[in-house]
Amino acid sequence: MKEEAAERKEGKEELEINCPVCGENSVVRDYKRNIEVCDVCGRIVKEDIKDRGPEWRAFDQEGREKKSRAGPPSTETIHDKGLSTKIDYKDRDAKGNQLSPGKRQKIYRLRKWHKRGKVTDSKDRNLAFSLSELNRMASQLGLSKSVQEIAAKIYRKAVEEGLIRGRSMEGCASAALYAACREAEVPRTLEEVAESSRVDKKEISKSYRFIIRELDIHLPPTDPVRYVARFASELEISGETRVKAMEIIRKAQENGLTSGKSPTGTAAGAIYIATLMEGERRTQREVAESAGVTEVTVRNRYSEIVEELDEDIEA
DNA sequence: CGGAGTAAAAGGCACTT
DNA sequence: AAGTGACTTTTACTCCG
Repeated sequence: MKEEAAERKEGKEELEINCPVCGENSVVRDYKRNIEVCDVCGRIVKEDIKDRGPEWRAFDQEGREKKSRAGPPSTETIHDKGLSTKIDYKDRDAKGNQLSPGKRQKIYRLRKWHKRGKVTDSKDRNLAFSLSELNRMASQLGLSKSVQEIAAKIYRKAVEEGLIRGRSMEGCASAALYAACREAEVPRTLEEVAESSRVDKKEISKSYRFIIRELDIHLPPTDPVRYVARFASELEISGETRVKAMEIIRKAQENGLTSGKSPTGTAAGAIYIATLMEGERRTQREVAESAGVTEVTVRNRYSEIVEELDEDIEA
């Protein structure tokens, strides 16, 4: 337990406020190889690669099973926060010695009932279900544990405040995850979240709005720069071009071209321009598709930016 | 085909009753 | 909770090289 917490803490380095492109504040946010984002004025803001765990993939579908097997895969996002006493699986005593077979039997029984005792009331069951759902979605979206943690925290809070009454648990779980992505600046669009959820977009956004309002969570609009890495990698675009795209976005922001516009659209437009400038051309169609917007939107952002900044962005 | 552009429909958001 | 209005994005289509 204790080691876990310490480990997590150390894997998570410094998440001071953003430095779009080699801005100022070092934003080294590196969770144990899993997700690496923007370093000390250095290079690209790179995003997570899929969670490499065959563990949870294995038990996707069975929605109710997992209550009875609360052990291995999730470290901390467990309904009781993993804070309740837990009898671990190592079959060792406090000094780390192997237990005798007889003792093991005993411990086994203890574990069994211990677990059973934990998930009794409905609140906990609610949490257990939702958190495993959260887990499922998060890994499907290639999100790091830490995002999942945040999502779990939000969800838990929502439960405490009784905000999910009369609302679908899955919708709220999805909403919490979406919020967590934004909080962690590892954005996923509502569509993307919706795809991994069993609930539709509308439901999620309703729950989302409700939850953030009630919990008084204030999330600034997503920074388009945060999308660059992901979209660009889908388009197989070089690092230089990515950096270029981020610069363009920053300039566009300085000139007030981005407020009120969808961040994905802005990112798409900037990426398109960057590919032209760096001779790595992609069609509007391709860019639009990777960003999940239409070509028209790409064009609009593109022409807006070019018009306003054209000679400003050479070199 | 890729790009530029446009009008009209649709969607999302902030405010209002 | 539905209505309104300003605004962005999408849909669907045309025209150009």
